[in-house]
Amino acid sequence: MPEGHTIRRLAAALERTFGGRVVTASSPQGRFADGAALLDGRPLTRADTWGKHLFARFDGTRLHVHLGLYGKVTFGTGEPPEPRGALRLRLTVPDAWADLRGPTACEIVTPAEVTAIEARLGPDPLRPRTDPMAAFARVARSKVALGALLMDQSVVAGVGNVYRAEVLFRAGISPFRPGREVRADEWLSLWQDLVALMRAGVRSGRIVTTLPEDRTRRSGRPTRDDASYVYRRAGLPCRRCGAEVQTQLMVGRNLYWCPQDQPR
DNA sequence: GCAAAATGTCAAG
DNA sequence: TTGACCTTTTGCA
Repeated sequence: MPEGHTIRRLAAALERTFGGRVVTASSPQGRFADGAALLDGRPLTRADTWGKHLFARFDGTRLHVHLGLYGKVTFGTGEPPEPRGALRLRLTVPDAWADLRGPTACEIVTPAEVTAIEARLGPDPLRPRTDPMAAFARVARSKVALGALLMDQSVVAGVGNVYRAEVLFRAGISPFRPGREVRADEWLSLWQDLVALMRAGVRSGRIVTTLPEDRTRRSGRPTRDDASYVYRRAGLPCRRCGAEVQTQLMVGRNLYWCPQDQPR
């Protein structure tokens, strides 16, 4: 279950495992049989990401993958196991393999289609040389709530439900504040925090947004329960102030916030 | 054993 | 705004 950091990490793993190597591609499930046939026998040349989208190149052939809510890639070494269940795409080299299951998108695309997908995405905090103020231009003239804007991939690409809730908590900003009431300096520090959090997510492979002093266990690896301030903590006391963490649907997803630390 | 939820997006109305 | 889609995991009987 992926936000942008998962995709970035996936791209790195694909390059590490298959980069420059001729792969065997198959779709045991059958739903991507034609596409797999086009990839089969080509080397993976590079894997790029923008937000939650992955673009892998096999020579000139481009594969677009979006994991959606359930999609997952499993890597392994040695002989791949007998395919089980709905296996959309399997890539193998003599000593390694990767299995893709449950993606929203897994398709062969043209360069023009890649451009079209990227054109509707906002700046991605994980990409180098991004301009946060381009996103702020959208935010600053919108009356939509900041909690909704952060989930809009055409405003910021790669942020999902966890980072939305957590970055707003860390900034002490209410998710309900309209975009046009967000100051430029507030947006800039929110963006910088997103960059730091998401980079840490790429490194560790998980989303950890809490500072050690706000964890129950202050040293060592944070537990699953210690990893976030408000996400999925509805009804529990806020780690900072003890107020009850609130939840409600926003943009069709469960939003979490602290009414005390993030006043309206 | 089964329902519900899950880090997401799109199209229909 | 709602439902459909896709799969796995979790929590309850």
